[in-house]
Amino acid sequence: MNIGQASKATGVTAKMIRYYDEIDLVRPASRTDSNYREYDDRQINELRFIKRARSLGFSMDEITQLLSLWRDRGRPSREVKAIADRHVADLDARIAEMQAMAETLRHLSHCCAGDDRPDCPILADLTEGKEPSDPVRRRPSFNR
Amino acid sequence: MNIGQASKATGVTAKMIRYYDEIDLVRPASRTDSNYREYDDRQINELRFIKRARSLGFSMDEITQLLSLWRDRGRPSREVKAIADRHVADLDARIAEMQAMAETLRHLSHCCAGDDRPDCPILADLTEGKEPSDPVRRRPSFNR
DNA sequence: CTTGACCTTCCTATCATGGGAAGGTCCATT
DNA sequence: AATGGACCTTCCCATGATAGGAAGGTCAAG
Repeated sequence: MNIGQASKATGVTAKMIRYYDEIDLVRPASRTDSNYREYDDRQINELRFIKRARSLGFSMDEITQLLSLWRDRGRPSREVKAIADRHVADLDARIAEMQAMAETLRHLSHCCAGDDRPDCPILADLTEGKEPSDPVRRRPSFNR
Repeated sequence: MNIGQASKATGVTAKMIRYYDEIDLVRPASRTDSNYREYDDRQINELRFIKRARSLGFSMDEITQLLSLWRDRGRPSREVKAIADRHVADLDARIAEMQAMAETLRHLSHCCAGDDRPDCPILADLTEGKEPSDPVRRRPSFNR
């Protein structure tokens, strides 16, 4: 299986498959004489694994750990669970943060006439340099 | 007021103040003879405005729009409200996405013994290349 | 006049992702 | 066998908001 077929089989773009190779996350099973990457079932499954993990919001770093546990037949499920639980806590924290933002804005928007006049509680709020509860902080690997 | 004082007054790092200058978001009121940036109350308020807007999760793009409305005394509050409402919808969508991830993981984790044995429903789920409901997609400007 | 704290510009990196160029390879159809 | 198109390779560049650091100029207090 070359990279195009692997891409079709997993839904991971060829670009990303090359990237995973580059960062040593998933290396091709071999190279053909003409230097084409060759993937077999093992790698295909790993790519699917990554795709699914990514869709659950795991960071690349967490995925690296998960993948190494997945490869280790003797892993203790405790370790996997720990990663997942940490990730859930992380998600929950970010959800709460965004909910707070949304609530604040809903309130401000509710108080805004939304007509032709310039008076606007939303701008008023932004203008009073109130300190936000916390500086906004988001995880490195959860971008884009 | 030079950049260091502006930074102290607003909580925005000098680095970022220079960046906002560079991208024409907030330019210094003037430059001293020795080329130091000088800020006055106007810019200080704008920097506070940006900080607060950022803490509410607005993208730089939205902030650009909000700032231009804020500068426009005759703006219709309708436009401000529209931006805020769009942003709230956006937040809600991302919240829902993350909640779905968290729910899925909570379920899987709940089913995982978390002991010394290797069997793990979390890894099992990642292994079955189930397609995720939607490819994960996040907004450009909401990074880090 | 020196020292240290500040300012300036310029360059580098992040991280996952994609776009594109230049050039090699494979296969099916003339 | 030659051609053409679809594929592969590597390499470079960009993103967005943010930070780190180097090299050099400026200011104010001692």
